[in-house]
Amino acid sequence: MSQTASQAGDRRVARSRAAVLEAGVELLVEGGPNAVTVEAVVQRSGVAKTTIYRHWSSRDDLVVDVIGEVVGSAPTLSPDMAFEPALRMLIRANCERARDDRLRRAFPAMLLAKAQGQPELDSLRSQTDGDQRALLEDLLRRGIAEGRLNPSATLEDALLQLMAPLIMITCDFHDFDDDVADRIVDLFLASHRPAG
Amino acid sequence: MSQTASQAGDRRVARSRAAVLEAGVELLVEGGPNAVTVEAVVQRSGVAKTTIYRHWSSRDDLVVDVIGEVVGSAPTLSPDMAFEPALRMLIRANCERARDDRLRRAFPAMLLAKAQGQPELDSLRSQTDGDQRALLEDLLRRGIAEGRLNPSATLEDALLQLMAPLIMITCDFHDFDDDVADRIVDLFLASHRPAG
DNA sequence: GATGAACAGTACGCTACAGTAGCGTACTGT
DNA sequence: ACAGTACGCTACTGTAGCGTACTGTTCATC
Repeated sequence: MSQTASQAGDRRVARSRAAVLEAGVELLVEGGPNAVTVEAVVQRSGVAKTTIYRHWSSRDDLVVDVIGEVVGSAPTLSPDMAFEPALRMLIRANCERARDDRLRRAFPAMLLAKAQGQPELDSLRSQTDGDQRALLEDLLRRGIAEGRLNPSATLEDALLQLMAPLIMITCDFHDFDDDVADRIVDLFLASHRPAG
Repeated sequence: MSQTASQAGDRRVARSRAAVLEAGVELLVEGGPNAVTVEAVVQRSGVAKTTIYRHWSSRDDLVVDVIGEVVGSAPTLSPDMAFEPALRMLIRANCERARDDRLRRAFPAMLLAKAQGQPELDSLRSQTDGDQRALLEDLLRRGIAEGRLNPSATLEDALLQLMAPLIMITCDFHDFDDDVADRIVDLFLASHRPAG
């Protein structure tokens, strides 16, 4: 959300931005969104306050970018794989991601932002969310086409059985085994085994 | 967390506590945990600040009680019911609870508290969490004994397939149908249908 | 080498909020 | 009726944090 960019490639700009975001992420992970104060970022990053306000219009603006830095982009999958390996790979990747401490710390902040209707963060969330949903829909079709899934399987089922466990893992309510990803897929497949 | 209670039942005490907690819950729901400031509670409840500090030792102490007020107690089930109706009733009750806006708003606050290691709130959460887990274990045993569940079904499976969807609903990521509770149970039963 | 942008550092004003002290009033249980 | 205490009110201190102004320095580019 840089506001002025007259000189396209000034290495100092990139360096300042990176230092600020890195410090912001550290503070977010250590102490939650409230810990990401401008002055704490100043101290940790060594970047001056005035410089921060040259790149971000307000603290909220900065926090949005910090969380965006953590959330990053969700896993994708290559379109030429068969249904089951693709599904396993997707859930495994998402599981690994859900175990990342940085994401775990940022998650409540995102929920809060959503609940309080902060549009920037919510759009970020809903975008990656929509991406994952599209992936699942595609996978469902392929699974049904390959005869590995009962045609009655719906997107809602996939959300309940595949995405919900990932959210639970992100929330860190329980120490699941390392092979939980495969277990999630096994249970999903068992629910939707084709008749006959 | 009242500190003095020489006179067991003074109506004034109960009234003040109730007014403060009610205002606190409203503020929590409207604006998240940060909105629960002592002065906002003073304005909304009409209770004087000094009175609040007579009952709670600090703002954090108050916020813990406010969240506890929202979280309340989780659903239980009568021990004389058969497996499947009991399971359906439990999940239905938890679904209804997960749709409550008050809980939805308090949920990120609880996650935050857990992530930042606030012991009071986390113990509150882990207690209700443990209760639910014990219920599930009991239900699993009954389901297996009644021949409705494959004996290979584990508590982890139940957490992944029954609790995770409830958490997802609480997080409000998707508008599920009203009959989602039964769908959750159906999918779980389909996964663990006994062989033969 | 000169110009302008990005930068560090400091100081400052402002607001919101936590928490305390003292005093007088109104209520409660006995 | 009366002692005890819960309460409301006002005023106050102290602090954390946001955002800005100002000064001087370093860097990139022409």
